[in-house]
Amino acid sequence: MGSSSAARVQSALGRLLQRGTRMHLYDRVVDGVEGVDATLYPVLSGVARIGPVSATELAAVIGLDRTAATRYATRLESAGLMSRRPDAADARATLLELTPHGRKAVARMRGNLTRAINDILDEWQPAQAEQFAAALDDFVSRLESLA
Amino acid sequence: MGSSSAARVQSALGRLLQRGTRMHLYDRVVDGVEGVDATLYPVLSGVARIGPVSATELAAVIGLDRTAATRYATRLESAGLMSRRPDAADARATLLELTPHGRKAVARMRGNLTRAINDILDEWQPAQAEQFAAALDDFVSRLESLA
DNA sequence: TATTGTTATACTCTATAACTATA
DNA sequence: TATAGTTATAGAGTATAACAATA
Repeated sequence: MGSSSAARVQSALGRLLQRGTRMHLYDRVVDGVEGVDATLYPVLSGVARIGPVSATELAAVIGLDRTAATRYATRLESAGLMSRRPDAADARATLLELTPHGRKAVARMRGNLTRAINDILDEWQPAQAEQFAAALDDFVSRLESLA
Repeated sequence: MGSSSAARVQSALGRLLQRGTRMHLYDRVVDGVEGVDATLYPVLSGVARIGPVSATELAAVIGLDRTAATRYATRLESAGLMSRRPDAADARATLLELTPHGRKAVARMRGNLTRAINDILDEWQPAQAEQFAAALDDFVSRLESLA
C-alpha cells in the first residue's frame, strides 16, 4: 500500500512548504540582486521562463492574481528589470519581457539557487541525485495536475 | 558535479513552492474541516506534532512570529479545536494543546493529505516510493539546516 | 458582449513595538 | 534584567470591484 512512504512524504512536504523554510530559501536566492525581493522573484523568474507574455497569462501560470501581476510588473519596471511593449497581435494586450539587467538578475538568482541545491546534492551519490531529481519532477507534475 | 540534477531539482522546487501549488494543496487538506483554513493548518498541525507547547516554542518550530502564533491559537481556541492551560513549571508560560475536536480535525486533515499523496505514489513501484520518501526527507532536512 | 490592463478599495497576514506578569 | 503572553499598530500581500480601451 505504501502508507508508510506517504507518511514520510507528508511530513517532509509539510516542512518544505512551511513559510519559514520557503522564505529562507527565497531570501537566499535573491541575495545580492538589486531590485528583487522574495515576492518579486517568482514574477521575474516566470517572465524569464515564458516571456514575452501578457500579465494575464503570466498570472495564471505563476498562480497569482491578474492585478497583483500588473503591480509587481510595475515595480520590476521601475527597477529597470522588466519592460512593457504593446502586443502587435492584440492592441488590448501588453507584453512583459526582461531587460538586459533583468536577464542578468535572473542568471544571478538561478546561480544562487543552483549553488544551494548543489550543496545538498553533492552529499549524495550522483546516481541517487539523478534519481531524486527525476522523481521530484514527476511528483510535482502529478501534484499540479491533481486539480 | 551533478549540475544537471540541480537544474531539474531547481525547476521542480520552484513549481512546488509557488503560491498556487501550495494553496491548492492546503485547500485540499482542510476541505471539509470546520474552523480550519490554509493559514491555521500549519498551526494546528504543529501542536498535534509537538504539543503541549508554548506559543513561543511553537512559533519557532513552524517559522512564524510569536504574535501571529498567539493570535492563531486564539482563533483555533474559539473554534473549539485548541485549548490553553498554564504551565506548572513556569507561571509565565501557557501551554497549547488540542481538544478532542482538534484531534479529530487533525486526523481528518492528515487523511486528506495522505490520500492525495498516495494518489501519486500509487503510480510508482513501492520501492521507488520508499526511496523517494527517504530522499525527500533527507533533502528537506539539509535544506532546513542550510541556514 | 467579452477581455486586457489598470486603479481603487478592503481584507488578511506578518512584523515591530509596547505593556503586564513572572523568572 | 530577561522572557512569556498578549494587544495595538503599521506595512505588505492579495482579492474583488470597477473603469477605459479594444476584440
